[in-house]
Amino acid sequence: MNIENKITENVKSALKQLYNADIDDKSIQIQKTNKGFAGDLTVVVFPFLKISKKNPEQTGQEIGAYLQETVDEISNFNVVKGFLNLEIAASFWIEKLNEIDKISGFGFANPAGNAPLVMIEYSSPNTNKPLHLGHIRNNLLGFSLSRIMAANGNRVVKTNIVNDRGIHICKSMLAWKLFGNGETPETSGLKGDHLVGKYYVEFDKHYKAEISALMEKGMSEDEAKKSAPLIVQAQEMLLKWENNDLEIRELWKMMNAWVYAGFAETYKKLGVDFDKIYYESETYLEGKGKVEEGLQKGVFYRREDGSVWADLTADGLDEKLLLRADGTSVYMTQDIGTAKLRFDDFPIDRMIYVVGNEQNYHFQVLSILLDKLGFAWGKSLVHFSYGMVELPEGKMKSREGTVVDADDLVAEMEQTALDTSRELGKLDGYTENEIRDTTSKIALGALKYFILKVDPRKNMTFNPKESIDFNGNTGPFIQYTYARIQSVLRKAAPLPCGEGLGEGLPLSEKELTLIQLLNDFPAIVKQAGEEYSPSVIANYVYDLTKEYNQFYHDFSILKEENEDLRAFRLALSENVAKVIKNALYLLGIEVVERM
RNA sequence: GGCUCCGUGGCUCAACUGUAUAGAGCAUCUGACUACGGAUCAGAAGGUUACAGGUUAGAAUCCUGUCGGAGUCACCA
Repeated sequence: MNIENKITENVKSALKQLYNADIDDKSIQIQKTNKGFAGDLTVVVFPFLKISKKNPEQTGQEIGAYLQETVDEISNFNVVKGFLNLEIAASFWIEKLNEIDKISGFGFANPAGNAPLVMIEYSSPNTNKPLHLGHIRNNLLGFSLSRIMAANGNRVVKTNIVNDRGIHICKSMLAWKLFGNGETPETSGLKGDHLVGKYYVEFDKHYKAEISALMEKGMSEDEAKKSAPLIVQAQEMLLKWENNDLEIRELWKMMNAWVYAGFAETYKKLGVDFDKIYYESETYLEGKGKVEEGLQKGVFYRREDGSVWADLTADGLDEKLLLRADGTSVYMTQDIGTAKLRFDDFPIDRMIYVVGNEQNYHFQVLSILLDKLGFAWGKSLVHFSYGMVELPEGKMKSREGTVVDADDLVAEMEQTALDTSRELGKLDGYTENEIRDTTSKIALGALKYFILKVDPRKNMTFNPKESIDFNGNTGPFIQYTYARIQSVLRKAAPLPCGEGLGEGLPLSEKELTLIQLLNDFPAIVKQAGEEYSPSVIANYVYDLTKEYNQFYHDFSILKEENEDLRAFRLALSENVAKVIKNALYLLGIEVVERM
């Protein structure tokens, strides 16, 4: 039993003994004692006043006295206003550290063969343009979430649904055919996804010109948009694609292959990966069967024109189209199809979709539809909905060229990290490759931490001009602290054996606070899993790091003459480093040994 | 307009299963390097948590309304 539960039990018996009354667990609140007050844990006494019929001070004193008597770990207590602050004996925390010291995977649940299988879909790019800042947030959140779910004892399957077909890719293909002169990634020196993206922009440029030309001739805007030769050709191309036209399919394969090579590079850079990739070209027809099935079950209905609809008015929503009159599928149909394939492939217990919050409504509908179609996990599917990344001027707009490209951003940050490192002379004596490797990890650490520390649900602002700080509440700050601990540990080698560290030593408040923070880690991991929020981990590891830095500056470790104390502080540092490493792992951030 | 989400010092963010003096970082100002690693630390200044009511012993947090911002309400994906 952990200390909080023990106290809760004893508060209950205190109330029974002192006031002959029972109370529900919810009314017993135990929290960490705020800074500035003596004590480690605090019991809020207000809920007990009705029972005790005494003032808060008196009630607190009586319960405190009882607890001190019955709970060995409580060494002292005080009451301030309605708060009963309990001091936990140093020996208790020291023992905790000794326990933590023995567990290398501290904070991570042991994986079990029959653990729930969680599938996480993230990334899900279109193949007509390179990844941008918004995708970065998606990828980082999805990947981190997969590690957090695994750390909570789930079996995790990371998946990606690539939107590789549709009018958008036809636009790029057409523009390449018309204006490309056979340009390839090799001849142009462009990364494949950037090359294809270039022609997507090219299409748009010429298309716009055609529209304004038509409008000058007196055509309405709507009409011009529909009848511009380029869009007509693109639609013809899509039709040919759907009819398996050999030439179009070959072109499509070639250009998609360029894009995949480009994406692979970006994914590798970001450190994210997938266990199973689905392609929409292979799944988009799947949903029709399910819709037919739903039609037979009477879950859906067919209109006179032949289109198929779901009536969700009973659920407080509207009617939703599932198949067009011509029998072709829409977005929703495809998602149903993909769900079917996935369910055939894996015994999914829980499905998590990492998709932006502009699709909140879509997933609300999808959840209901899947449930109606009999998917066990339909109702409980999680739409991990995250906010948009905005620029100081507002939204990113591709038309205005304000989209922050993922590859550019990473490259810029790597350059900044490299420059900073050179300036500080930190990596002198390292080879060029080692320096690039390390500064790359620092740059990625900065980017990942910057994005993951924000509550996923909220929109966030990214200022590209100021780029990202390497000081303060940042990834590099945490990586730096880790690297410095490693340096201390190297110098202290050989490290003392960990048995019975710190026993009987007069430890300071800071040291005890650190142990308490370490002790919190498993609960933090659990919370992050329950709330689907990597930011919980990020904010925790920052607190821990900041606390350690203060400790580090207040005490000398290697120069400490009391050998037991020295050994204790080394062990404490070692465990802080361990937890930092484990926490950063959950965020997908690598530690560096030297920076 | 309907529905959903958001509004915290100059800026970026915490705290949102109610609870003590609303925490950090950046920027500004003042200090600390013969360094167990200064990508650090200590300190100052900066807030009636958009506004108005309500519930409560107690509200940034819950409820109602107002204002402001974002998203969505496609036979697009």
